[in-house]
Amino acid sequence: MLDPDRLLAGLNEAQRQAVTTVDGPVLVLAGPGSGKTRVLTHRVAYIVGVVGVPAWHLMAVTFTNKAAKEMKERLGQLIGPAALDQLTIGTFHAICARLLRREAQALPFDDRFVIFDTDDQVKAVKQALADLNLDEKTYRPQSVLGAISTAKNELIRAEDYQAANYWHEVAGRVYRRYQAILRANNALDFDDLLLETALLLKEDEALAARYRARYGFLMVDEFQDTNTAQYAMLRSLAAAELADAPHNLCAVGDEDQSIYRWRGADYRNIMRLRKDFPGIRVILLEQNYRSSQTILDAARSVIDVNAHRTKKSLWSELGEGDKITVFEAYDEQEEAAYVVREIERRVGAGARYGDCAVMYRTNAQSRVLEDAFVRARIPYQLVGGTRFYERREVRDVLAYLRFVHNPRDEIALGRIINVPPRAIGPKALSALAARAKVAGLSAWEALCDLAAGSTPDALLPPAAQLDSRGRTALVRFQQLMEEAIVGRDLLPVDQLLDQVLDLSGYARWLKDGTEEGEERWENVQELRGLALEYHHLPPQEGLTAMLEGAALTADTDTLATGVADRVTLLTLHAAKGLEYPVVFMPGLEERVLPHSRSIDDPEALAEERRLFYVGITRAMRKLYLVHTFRRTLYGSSELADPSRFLKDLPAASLEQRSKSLGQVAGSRSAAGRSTTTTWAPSRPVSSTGRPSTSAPPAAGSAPQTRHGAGGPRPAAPALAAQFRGGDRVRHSHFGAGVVVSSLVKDGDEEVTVAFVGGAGVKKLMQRFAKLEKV
DNA sequence: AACTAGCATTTTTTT
DNA sequence: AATGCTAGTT
Repeated sequence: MLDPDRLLAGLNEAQRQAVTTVDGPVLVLAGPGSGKTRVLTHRVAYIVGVVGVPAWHLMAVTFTNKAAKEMKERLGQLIGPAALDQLTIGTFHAICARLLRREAQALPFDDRFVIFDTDDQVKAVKQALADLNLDEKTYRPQSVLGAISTAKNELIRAEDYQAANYWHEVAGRVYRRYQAILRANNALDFDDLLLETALLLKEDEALAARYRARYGFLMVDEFQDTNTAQYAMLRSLAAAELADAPHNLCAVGDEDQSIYRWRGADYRNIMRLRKDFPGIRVILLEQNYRSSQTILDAARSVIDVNAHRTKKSLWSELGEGDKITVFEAYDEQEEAAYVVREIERRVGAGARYGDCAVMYRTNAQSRVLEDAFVRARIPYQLVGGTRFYERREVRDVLAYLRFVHNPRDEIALGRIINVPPRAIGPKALSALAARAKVAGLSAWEALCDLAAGSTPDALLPPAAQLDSRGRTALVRFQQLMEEAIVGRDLLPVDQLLDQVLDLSGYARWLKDGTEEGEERWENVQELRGLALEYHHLPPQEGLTAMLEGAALTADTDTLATGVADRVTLLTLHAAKGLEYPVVFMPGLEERVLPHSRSIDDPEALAEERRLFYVGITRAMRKLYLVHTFRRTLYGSSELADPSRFLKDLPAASLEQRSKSLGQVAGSRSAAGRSTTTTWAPSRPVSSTGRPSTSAPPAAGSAPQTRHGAGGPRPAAPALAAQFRGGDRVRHSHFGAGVVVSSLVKDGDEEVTVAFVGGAGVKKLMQRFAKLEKV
């Protein structure tokens, strides 16, 4: 038993309410940094340790493995390892997978089902399209998959799929075919895990009653990220329909941090919850324990633009704090250099690398940053990026294991049958497929049949006949896999992996002596290291557990916090739930944040804003918002507009760190790159449109001009007239009297201009000409 | 069957 | 920019 006073000590009133209100449903609206995880863990501890409910009655659901892990760690300290072991804590997907395996006898797949990831899904859709003779250009696998996923998230089965138009009518056909392929492969995709669980609980009342009896207390983290399927599942478990049920559901969430709309999340589930559980207690957590008031003010004025939300007023006792720095760099290289410079400066002043994080919209942005960190020898850790489990060699090896585990997995088979090259080409494969079809066998069964030689070729249609070379190659493959499958029931996973690598020749093939081969082999070794963790389990179980872990684990989960003193580089999505004293957000430009794909959809745009909000609220003490003048996107470099979100920041919270025009910027390279500036609209502008004398392209100078694209040289007065208040001008100083500037007009053209004055004009112009060639 | 070059396409976020 | 895909070559 826990001492309630000690448990509740240090919690504020609202938190205390959230922890101790254990009879009936509770909705906790928790602003960023308001101690949400603390509330969740203490609530569990309270229910178990103070109320005295057996731990196995509790289920705590999270979205990420990371969150689940963190909760476990914190709970271990509160309630001890014994009680912790009895709790059900995990991600939606993991909990569903476990439930479905247990209840598989009631379902159209068996408990050895595999989980198809995105790549497998694409392959299955392509297969479905091929089966239906559909063109991949008109019905792009990604799009069709998107439609299928949306349907599944809305709990719509293939047979219930309603088509709104012809394209969707076809998509529906693909959906049905795709589902048939999954069934044949004994596979479920991510969405199936949720859909099957939700529908099972909805349709099998006896089963649902069983689970309700088992899990009397439900806790859900990040509730705003639930989709329809997840919501339905929770609704069944919490017995929304049964008036006399205890409804001990505790949902914790924040609609302002809903950033997974694209995968079906619907923050309106918060409203739904209030409707479905009329007596629900709503508790607001508004005190922030993380950030300075300046940061909170900025966050608030950004998020208040979004409509349809419960406005929260975040406040903090941590004081005003530093201003937010907004900086405009020339391009992404300079942006990265700036981040590096500031980090070095802060570290020089006593900060730790580990205090700093760089948060960006897309993983693609990490490269330039990484380069800069490497060059500056700043230790960093990258979260996400090319995910470990997505590397080709890792997927190949996993495919071998998957196939050994479940020979019906034809996606895995397709992946490995000719890797390493075994002279099994398209011809042999189509013949094999034909043989399977004729005999009504799976591909693997057809292979076995072929190896046994029980069906004479003469009896088969021509498409299914094999020449001796193809036959030999296929039979050889069948034999080696047969041998590997024998090992499945005898060897622990790590040894099974060794055996498969050896038998298949994959290890030998991969180690081809090149540097790349070496790197890939290292990844395989890392996978082997993971397999070792399942060594203690009985062979079958170990293999299942390992494959499930591989399917349901993202690299974000491997984020080592506080392990080493390193700067963390991560996407805004990955940053949710984290906090750092110093946060940099680069790429605050239109088409990056908000992302180009969200710009013309108001709902998507609102989500981009929430993403920005999430980024801001990660910062404890210092926030840097960085944008560039020019950015390379999708391979082409274009002028960038500052993100519209920057306009919503309160001026009083900001500190502009771009040099004003006329100041000499430290040019650090031959290219003369330095800072950019914004002409304040308030700057006096003469009636001709020319800036007044205080403005630089100025006084007594004889402007020499040059258009970026080699266009005509406007005459000096004409050019000067092009400068207007509000124009963004970037400039560098190369020496006495010469200012090289870049000027944007109408946001679509960068004009490079040289203003020359004073002595040594000729010499300087030569130098300028040379620079222009670079 | 395996390899190559040239082509096109495509780029968000994650379980 | 980087990747995947197709078609053509060895």
